[in-house]
Amino acid sequence: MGQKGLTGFFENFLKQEPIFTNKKVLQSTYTPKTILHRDEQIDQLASILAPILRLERPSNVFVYGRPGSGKSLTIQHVCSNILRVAEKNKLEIKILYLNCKLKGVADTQYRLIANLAREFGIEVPVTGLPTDEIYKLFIKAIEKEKTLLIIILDEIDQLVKKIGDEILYNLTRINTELKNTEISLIGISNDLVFTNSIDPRVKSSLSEEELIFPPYNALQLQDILRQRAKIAFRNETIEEGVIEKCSAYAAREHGDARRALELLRVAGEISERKGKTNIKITDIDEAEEKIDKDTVIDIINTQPKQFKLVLYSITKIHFSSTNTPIFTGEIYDMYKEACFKVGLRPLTQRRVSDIIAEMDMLGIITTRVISKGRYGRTREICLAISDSIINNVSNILKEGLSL
DNA sequence: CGAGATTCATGTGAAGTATACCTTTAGGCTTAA
DNA sequence: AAGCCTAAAGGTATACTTCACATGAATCTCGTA
Repeated sequence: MGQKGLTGFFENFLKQEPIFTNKKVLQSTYTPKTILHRDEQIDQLASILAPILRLERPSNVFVYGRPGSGKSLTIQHVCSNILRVAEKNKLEIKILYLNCKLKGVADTQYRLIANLAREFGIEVPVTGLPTDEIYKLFIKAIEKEKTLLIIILDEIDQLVKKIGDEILYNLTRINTELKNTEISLIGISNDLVFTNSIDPRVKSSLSEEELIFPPYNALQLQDILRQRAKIAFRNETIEEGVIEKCSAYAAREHGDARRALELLRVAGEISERKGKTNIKITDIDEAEEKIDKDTVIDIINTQPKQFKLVLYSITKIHFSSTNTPIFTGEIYDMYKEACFKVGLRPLTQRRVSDIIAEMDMLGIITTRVISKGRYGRTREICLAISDSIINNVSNILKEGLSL
């Protein structure tokens, strides 16, 4: 569109019937008034946490469920209700939420505690203090306020996989050092067999209560989508079958409601951008690709240069020899070459091996350690994203690294 | 022909190193009495 | 002399390196049928 057309474009945009009436409803931060198909879990969680209103420490809870099965939503729902009642009755109750997956935020013991302390308004240095000093600061902070405290640790499986279960031990033990305040922990895990890998002592004290969130099935997903679509979109915007398709796609991915909603939202955005007034089934495919691309790009943008170089090397190898599995050695050679081009000192193979493992954790690639017998042992690596996205990503990386 | 032994390429754990940052402390400088 | 600032000392977390050992099936070796 030329410069002249710009005003016209905006005019048109304004005239055009908007597809969304309330887009927020489809965003993951939105909490609906009623949560569908989670009554059982809500009741359970509520009765576990209810004692806090009598100023008794509730049991620690461990929550399992695949991503997008409504864990965070349910917990938030219950907690905000508790807080509302607490406020009305002037009860000193605090609830902290922390997502452990965020790199550089809460991915080590130090950083996690530092973050909790920050919630209490203490300035904590990024590094430099001994970890137990941080603990002391944190304990002092919560003791000062004399409250009941619930700490919600989202995705702790990721954290424990990375740095071990010592932190959980410390947290469960922290109550013994407190006089005024009492702490309850709610651990959220995507990994169903996660507790197998932690110290049994920690396990028993952390999972005094357990809550399991089964994945939504396609029908339940449809209900959820309809509920929200009703608010989010103008009437008659959605073509027949769109909701069904969204939920089918998401059901395929272990009933991930978050994904279903995102699909719907992005599909809406896409058709809005195209200047259409309704959402077609074909928009969903486009939306799926866009979401995949965006998540990968998001991940990439938050990672350091070396990480990007490694990923770039993988994509390059992927295109030079399509559909054959990739091995660590190849990647490292390509990576070294890339480093040379950029003028960066290459990391050791040891470290690159760890970076590749991180990528696996992030879901960009899938790896499998295999033995090729006489020809050694290595990781077999496949990119977990579609070719067109890889191509796109590869170009972005290329540009970002000025290769 | 089959049971071990060997081999390769790299996984993986532990310990060491470099860097960035923190607090404490001691010394030097300034300032005000 | 008291107060303030600065730089050095001593300490820590984190990202990375170095070292050393572990892995596990294809291949080799060699004794036996």
